[in-house]
Amino acid sequence: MSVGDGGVLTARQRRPNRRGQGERLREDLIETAIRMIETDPPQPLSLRGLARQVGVAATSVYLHFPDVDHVRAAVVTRAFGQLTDATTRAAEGVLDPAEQLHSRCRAYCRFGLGHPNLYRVMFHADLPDSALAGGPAATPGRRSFDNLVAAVSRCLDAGQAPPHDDPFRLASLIWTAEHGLVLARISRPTFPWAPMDTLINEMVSHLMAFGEPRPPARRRGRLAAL
Amino acid sequence: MSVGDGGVLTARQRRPNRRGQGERLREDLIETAIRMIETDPPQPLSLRGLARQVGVAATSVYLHFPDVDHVRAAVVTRAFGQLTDATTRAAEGVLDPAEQLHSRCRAYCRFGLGHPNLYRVMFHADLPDSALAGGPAATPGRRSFDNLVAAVSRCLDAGQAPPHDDPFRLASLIWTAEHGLVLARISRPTFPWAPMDTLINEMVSHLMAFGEPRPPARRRGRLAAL
DNA sequence: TGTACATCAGTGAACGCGCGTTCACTGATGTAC
DNA sequence: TGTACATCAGTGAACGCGCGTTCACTGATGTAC
Repeated sequence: MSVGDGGVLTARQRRPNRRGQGERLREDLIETAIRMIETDPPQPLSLRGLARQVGVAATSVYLHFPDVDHVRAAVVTRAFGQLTDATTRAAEGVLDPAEQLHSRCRAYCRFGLGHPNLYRVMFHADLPDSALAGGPAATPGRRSFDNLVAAVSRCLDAGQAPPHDDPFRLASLIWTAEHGLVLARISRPTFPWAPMDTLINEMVSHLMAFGEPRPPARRRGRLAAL
Repeated sequence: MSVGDGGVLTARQRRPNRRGQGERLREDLIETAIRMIETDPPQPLSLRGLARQVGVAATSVYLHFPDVDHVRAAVVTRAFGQLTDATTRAAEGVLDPAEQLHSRCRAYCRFGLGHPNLYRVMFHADLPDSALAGGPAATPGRRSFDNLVAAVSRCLDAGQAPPHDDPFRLASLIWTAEHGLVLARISRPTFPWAPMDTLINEMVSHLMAFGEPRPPARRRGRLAAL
């Protein structure tokens, strides 16, 4: 690997970025912070520890972040971007709305279980308001949730589930349930869990009431196949 | 209040316990630790901070705990005791199994939301194995969960819900769902949540499939009342 | 074509703080003789 | 009834550590003249 062309260097071999490339350090800091959080056991993510890991003086962090909390916020923002990408990819090409919803939820849980420490930080961190992009309603993860609401609505619109008076509330239920599935599994790894996909499928079908007779009464009184 | 008879003293006015009453400090430490965790914003629960709050030298903590993690473990054990008590009380005197299950779940969530920081510690803390009472299967909160399994089974046995191939798995689903409801509400307080009881009721009824026709076919094809 | 200067990307020493942990110590209170 | 002693319940000073933050500094690189 050549040196000085922006190639990845391991910590301590680092040299200053080229003029105009100062933002690369910002990237390095965020990426390294994520890696440190993912580490097991998780390191507490201190400013000094982060700088050390990146191979840079502690003070250099201040060139890009006013605060270690702002690093954390950048990490969380990026992590939610990745989560949204993962669920979106899982939905791509799945035409059946119910199947798509299942696929989305499985991807969500897979992401959480695949990045357990990161997932915890995403929801645990008390982030400074100033550090979060968007207005007051734009809490991190809101975009991901909006996608879920849309997926739920498509199921309802397609008549695959009985009508519901509030798709937003229904989506909240599904989200909190998958959230709980992920977090419980993370914090109780020795519990005799049923396979994740079994739980997700059962949870989603029951909350959506897939397979329940639909009041429009075209075909009532039968346990649907699905 | 008289002094020297074991009455509660505020920090810094503390004086040594009577001979034979050394265990009282242990109690004080646990209770104070819980109070400190409940504080908003939560204090990180350091050994020195705890000792300061109790009004005792830092070294005195070592008289009862080998480690600050063992204090945390004692806190978690106690907290799960309180949670179990709360759900048990909620179930007392409620004869209808379905209603009792709802009542239990509401109490569970009320406890979580009422002690948000403590609830997080109960499930977040990476506790030293040595600090936890009971065998390997006796993770904290297991008793509480066993009660839930029993409550679910009673509903099934009473025929209030369609038969299920694995009540344990069904209880896992309900537990993780209520767990998620609590944690999501704690970490996203500005989200436009529906009322807690609405969500719990909907979640429990759907997961249990209360109101779905029961295969035993005594009365099928009707949307039950409930 | 040379050179002075501004800018960029980062450094390094120093500070005060709270932390966990160690060690030897203290002062009150029971109890054996 | 007195007294020496053991025990109990805790203390206080000291240590080294990693932390966040400050401050003045550096060395390479582009650019205006």
